[in-house]
Amino acid sequence: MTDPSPSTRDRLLQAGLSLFQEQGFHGTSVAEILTRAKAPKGSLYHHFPDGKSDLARVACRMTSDLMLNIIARAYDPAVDFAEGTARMAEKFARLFERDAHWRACPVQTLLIDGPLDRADGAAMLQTWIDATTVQAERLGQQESDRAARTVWSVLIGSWTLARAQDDPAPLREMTTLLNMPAPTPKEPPR
Amino acid sequence: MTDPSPSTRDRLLQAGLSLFQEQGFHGTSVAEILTRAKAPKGSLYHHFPDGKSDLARVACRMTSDLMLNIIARAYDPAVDFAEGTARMAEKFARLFERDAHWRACPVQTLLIDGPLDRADGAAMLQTWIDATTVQAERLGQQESDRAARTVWSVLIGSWTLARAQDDPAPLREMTTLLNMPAPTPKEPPR
DNA sequence: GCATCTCTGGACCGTTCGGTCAAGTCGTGA
DNA sequence: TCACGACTTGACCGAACGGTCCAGAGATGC
Repeated sequence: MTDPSPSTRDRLLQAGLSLFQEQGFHGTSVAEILTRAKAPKGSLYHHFPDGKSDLARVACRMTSDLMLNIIARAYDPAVDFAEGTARMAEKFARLFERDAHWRACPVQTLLIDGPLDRADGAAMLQTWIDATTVQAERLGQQESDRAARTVWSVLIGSWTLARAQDDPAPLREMTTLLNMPAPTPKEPPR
Repeated sequence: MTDPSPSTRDRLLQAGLSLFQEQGFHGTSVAEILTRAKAPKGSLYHHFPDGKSDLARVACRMTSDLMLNIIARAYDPAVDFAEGTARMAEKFARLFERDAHWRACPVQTLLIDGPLDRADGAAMLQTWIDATTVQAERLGQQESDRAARTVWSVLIGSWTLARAQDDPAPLREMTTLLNMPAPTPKEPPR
């Protein structure tokens, strides 16, 4: 559990995750995963008895946890919802820049081509929206639910554009795009 | 060309298009396409010599033409950019409701899992953004380019959310979301 | 030393895949 | 009536697929 070098299981997960995001679930073969992970076939079916879809399910859960983590780290130190959202957009932009593998938005991978059925993928996305709603409420955002859905709508769209253009700019533009109908407007009304 | 009943070629295109949008390119087998189109294998390879990817490329072009058509029909009669955008959102919401097949946003199908490489998919998307930019300019929208990109960003995100929730509401909410920094505000100044 | 258990390694399997092909049908013009 | 081109039909193919299986390596406890 506390391995110094990444275990075979971890390498498989990492390889699968990146390939699914690059090529989609059905577009990725087991052989490709094994090659990238430098692992033999038997190991995959030892750690993930149900094979490719099993591995993909675990990878989805990891992604979801990462998302929830990002949400928390973005909004926790913020003083209002707009600031937290800006932080989150920046985090995603960095993520996009850092990892060549981090290409497709996980939401899309899940929903279009994933091993989960549509309902499961949708439920996972809803988890993220809910976490964002809670933060919006905490920070005194009006219509917290709608605000959270808006953030994710724009985030997903911006990510797609970023991927298409191979440039994180759309993610950074999110902040100016969302001149939110916020209770704490940027230009003080008084 | 002016067939009364849909030709085999048309049936193949229609079947392929809907399946690709439902399941992605790699998630759809040739056999499925043939079953839905009620066509034998040879016909497919007669009309589309390069097979599945050939059919998918033609289907992509069809989709792109449809998009450009929708953009034109939405913005042409509009008096300002915001009105045209609202029209377009409504058109997409209707499209989403009408066809059970129209599930995945074509952009995503193209970019994630398509037969086109990323650059080609991106170029197609850029075509739509450009067409929207032209309309924005025509309608006196400030920062027409950024406005057009914003519209598509939000449109793609809303579509994804709509698909996840199996409900066109997010597409309809676009209008309120985009309280655009518009030169022609929504409440008529006169 | 030995039994045991976890994990690795890769040969092997049946199925399904995308694609080919030759035979056949049909409509049309000479 | 016949020849011809456009299109249909489904049997067939090799390759690649996801998955199974078991022999063995390596660590651990006794």
